[in-house]
Amino acid sequence: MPEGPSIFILKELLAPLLISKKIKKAFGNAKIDFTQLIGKKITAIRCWGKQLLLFTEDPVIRIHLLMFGSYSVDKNTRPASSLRLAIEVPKHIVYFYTCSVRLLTKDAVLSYDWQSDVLSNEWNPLKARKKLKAMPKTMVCDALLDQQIFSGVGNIIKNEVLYRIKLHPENLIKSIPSLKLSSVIKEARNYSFDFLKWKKEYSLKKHWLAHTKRTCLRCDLPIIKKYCGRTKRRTFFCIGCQIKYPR
DNA sequence: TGCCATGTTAAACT
DNA sequence: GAGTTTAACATGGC
Repeated sequence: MPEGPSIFILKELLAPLLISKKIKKAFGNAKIDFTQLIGKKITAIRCWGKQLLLFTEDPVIRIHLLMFGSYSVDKNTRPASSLRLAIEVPKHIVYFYTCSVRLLTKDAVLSYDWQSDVLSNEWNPLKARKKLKAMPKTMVCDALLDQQIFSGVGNIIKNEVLYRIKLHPENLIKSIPSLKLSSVIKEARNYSFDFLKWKKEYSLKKHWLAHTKRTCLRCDLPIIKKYCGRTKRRTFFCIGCQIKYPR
């Protein structure tokens, strides 16, 4: 479920149901003070990478679906033990399951670096480049998962981006030629929008070229599966066409 | 049935 | 104190 584009879709789903509505009830087993939410008007809904942010005057509700989180509108579809937060407003109730829920101050949330969100209008590729240059010894597979640089990019996007631009996941940032590094940054955003489009069409998996694949469509060699980098996340790549530069 | 995975955090180590 | 490793969380698909 939860890479950045999936949360973007969730934001679009919830915005018309919740914005400008007053919270009538809030309950669940999240470790938060539910009483703080009662009577508060939801003023805006935003996402920052994989975080869904429901704004009231204060606090802001931060929901992160982690690996297994889910949600439901108007129907409580899961056992109470997995219900972290339910928010009831006039006419609608939204349920969030097996997720991380925290209440943050509006100031804390507004101080996020909104220019690092790959789906945002404020996305700033030059800033991403500067952050990358500051970590020369980091592998590109780890850098792509760094939410402070590419907020919203997850493991699928990582694998697909590297395959598309023909770059080996274990390249160190300092070893990647300038033009290729530009491709990393550009494709992180570009693929995220493709992910968003295909997710909306329920056709995401169909478009995977490397993730979970066994054979390279370009050179017919086997796709390698390896737990790469500091993050040791599942990485699929072709050693035939994804370039490894000398360290 | 058991294993694995679109993620993050914090504790426990070296 | 730093950097690294492990555990915890917990659901659904194969």
